[in-house]
Amino acid sequence: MQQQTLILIDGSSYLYRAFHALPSLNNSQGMPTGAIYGIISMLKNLLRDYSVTHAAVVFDAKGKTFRNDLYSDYKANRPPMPAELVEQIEPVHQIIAALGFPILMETGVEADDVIGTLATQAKGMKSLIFTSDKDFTQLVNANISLIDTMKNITLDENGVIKKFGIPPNLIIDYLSLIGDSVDNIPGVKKVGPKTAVKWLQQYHNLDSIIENAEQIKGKVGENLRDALIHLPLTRKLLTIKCDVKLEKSPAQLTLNSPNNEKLYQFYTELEFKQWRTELSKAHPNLGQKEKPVRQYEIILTETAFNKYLHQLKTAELFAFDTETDGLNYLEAQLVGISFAIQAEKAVYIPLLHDYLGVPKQLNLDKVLESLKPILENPNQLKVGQNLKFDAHILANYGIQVQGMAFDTMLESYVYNSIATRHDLDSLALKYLQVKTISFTDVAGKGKKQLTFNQINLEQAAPYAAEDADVSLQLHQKLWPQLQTTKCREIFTELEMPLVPVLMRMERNGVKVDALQLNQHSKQLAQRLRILEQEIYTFAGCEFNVNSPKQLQDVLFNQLKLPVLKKTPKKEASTAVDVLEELALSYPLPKLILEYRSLSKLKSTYSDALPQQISPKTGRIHTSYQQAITATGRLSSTNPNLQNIPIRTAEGRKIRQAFIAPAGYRLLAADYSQIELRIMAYLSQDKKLISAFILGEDIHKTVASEVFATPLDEVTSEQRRDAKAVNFGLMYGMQAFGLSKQLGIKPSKAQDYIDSYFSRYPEVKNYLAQTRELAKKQGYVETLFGRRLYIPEINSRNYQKRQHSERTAINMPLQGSCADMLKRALLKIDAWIQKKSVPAKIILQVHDELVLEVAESQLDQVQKFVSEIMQEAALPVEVPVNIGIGDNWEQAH
DNA sequence: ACCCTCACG
DNA sequence: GACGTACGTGAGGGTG
Repeated sequence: MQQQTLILIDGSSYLYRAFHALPSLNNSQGMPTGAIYGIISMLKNLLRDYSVTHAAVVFDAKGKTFRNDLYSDYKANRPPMPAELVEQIEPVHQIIAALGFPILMETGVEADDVIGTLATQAKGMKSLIFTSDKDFTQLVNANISLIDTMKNITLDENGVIKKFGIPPNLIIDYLSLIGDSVDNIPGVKKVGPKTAVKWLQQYHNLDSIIENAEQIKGKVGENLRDALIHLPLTRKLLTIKCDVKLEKSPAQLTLNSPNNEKLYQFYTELEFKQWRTELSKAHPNLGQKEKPVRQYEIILTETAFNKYLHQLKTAELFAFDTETDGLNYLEAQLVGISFAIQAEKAVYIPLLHDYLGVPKQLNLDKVLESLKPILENPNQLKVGQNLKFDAHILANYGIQVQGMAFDTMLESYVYNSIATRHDLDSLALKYLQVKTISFTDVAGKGKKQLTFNQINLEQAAPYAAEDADVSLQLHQKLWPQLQTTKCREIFTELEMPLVPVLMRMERNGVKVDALQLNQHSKQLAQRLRILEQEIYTFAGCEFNVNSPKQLQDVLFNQLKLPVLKKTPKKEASTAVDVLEELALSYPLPKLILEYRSLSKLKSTYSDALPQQISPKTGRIHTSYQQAITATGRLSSTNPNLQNIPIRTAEGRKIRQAFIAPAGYRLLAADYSQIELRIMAYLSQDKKLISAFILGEDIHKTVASEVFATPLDEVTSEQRRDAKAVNFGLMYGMQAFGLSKQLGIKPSKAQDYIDSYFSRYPEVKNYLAQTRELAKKQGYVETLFGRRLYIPEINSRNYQKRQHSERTAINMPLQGSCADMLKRALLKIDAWIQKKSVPAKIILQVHDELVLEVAESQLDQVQKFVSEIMQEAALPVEVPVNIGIGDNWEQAH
């Protein structure tokens, strides 16, 4: 019979090494997972490489050990375990147990002693000790070897002699002479490995060295004699105790079979995706948790429909999803609709599939007529994925959906805005471990993509029914996760009520003067042609000015201009700041800049916007994305109406094309210096707050402070610089960035920043505290409790950590502002609806709202909007600027 | 599909 | 000593 092997793993030493040696990992919830990954990875390899029968993973238990009793300063200079590592200990234990390893922790002794005891007790077995701690070398004998997996070294008796120059039985003596500074154990001063071995070879052991201490010459001899008092204690401390009373004998330390269910759960939670995939390949049933068979039904007959209608009427909560022939919410036609009242059960009601050979479907108008009272019943709660879209579609058919209570996209977004994208397929995979049928699976992709009406019912129904079903299941999974007060408030009081408001804004759209834009486009085209010729002249060749690559060749290869900045791909950059600097010494860059900016205006705005005018309404209808940004802001797409030009005269011509219809005017209301005011509030900086209360020009005031200049002597350059400091701070900018921005030396930029912080010390404190808080809890919050997880805040990668710190500083400012705007939107919309005010909210641009207001009601609306916006910003006090005009530019 | 650039707050 | 250096977005054009 082959001799059995006992495998003993020094868990604590591996945990520390994994923690320090590996790059920091976090899951999307911000939980550190690097050490867990490291140690589990080692154990998995061990299982793969050895046929393990008997094993134990040994950890140090909490609290003091007998060594502390022997020597009170034992390990006295060890720093406490980092919090990031502490967090990982409990999961490590559980996963190791799930892998099947017995875990041992003995109070009063160290892991070393437990391992030593087991290894010596294991008579008739070979022992392999997995460790990286050289102290274990003392245990090595014919039956005990050490393995350091990280360095891939095995140490047996001969190995010890080879490595240390002495046999294992002298290792304790050897270590005693050297001492251990990490554990605060004194040896003999100035004695290292070389001297220790020399003495041991000469005198054979420590006792004999002690006996002959008088003979040893020189300073080390003196040191040895000084050490004589403590050497016995040192030896005792370094000796691994091999007679610990343990509950289990080596023979009882059999490996258990792995608990794959638990492992699967852990891998999912910790986001060790590869291991999870591995596991589910080997055990296909894992994570599926004996799912009930899905029951999806296609409803084609009136009998079936009536039967389902009856169920739907009495449902307090159900999920639904519309299928359409397109994504344009104003143009798209309803093709079918699906419902789910309980998980795993859903129906699809096809209505307008029109491929050849489609079965007879129910009449769309009749079906909608029956569904209307249900969909419009505010007491029947609706669940859905991106309900705004479905509500738009149904609104096209005269149904005003009420009771939209749970949008799963928003549940996921509020729960964790950055853990995943918030589309249904991603959510199902992340939160339900379900791979859904994707739209491209049934419709194909690219040019040959079908619209939903062309898709076979056999394929369409499972897809559509699944969407309703999965959305319902997601709600059941996510809603319980949202029950912390603040999260639930953000969700139920802010995000969900906002859905119909945004929907109305989108449907309102904005009137745009296409003719004006077309004319502008023609003017731009003409100027671009002229500029192009000038550029060719200076360049000495013709090329596509819009191609950064070609431009780069012209500027830096042909004309040999200096390369001032590289792109992330290490190419020579031709970005604005570079060209601006080059323009100081060369004529061409200035022309390029002008060309670029005009070309941008033409292609992105003058040409593109008129094409986006809806033939149905004659207006432009953007889409507000509610679950995109990390911070809580909205974003705007198709087209983006949040980046309409304003900074240049030529750009403002685009804004002038955003107009009010006859009898109406545009009212633009924006918060004044909102983010700085939020920072003043959050930091409670007295000077900053008082400057705002006194209504001072904040940049000028800061300039006066930073440059120690009387307020009325502040120059416009000083004000500009102070403005850059103000904004830079909110983004966590450093001296380097500020110096670039202002074209000054970094040392000077540092002076500005230092001066700012000395004048506004509470701001400095606040910024530092925010960083600390983020590091401690792994997330930051807005004033209203919206949360952003920052998983890389404790990364050992400097850049990632720095970036995370900047995010941590910026999010509470940007996000609080976003919350305020959302609060204002809700209140203004509620008022307009309730009082049937002849006004429409048409745009939201981060700190600004634009309304279209009947001329007769301007005064009233202006007053109300201003009041509401101020109220919505509380506890931060912030003035609201309001402008009125025939076009958006004028309203500013 | 990705990069670069640039429009906005 | 090297590396990077200001947050959050969306869109258009070029390139492979």
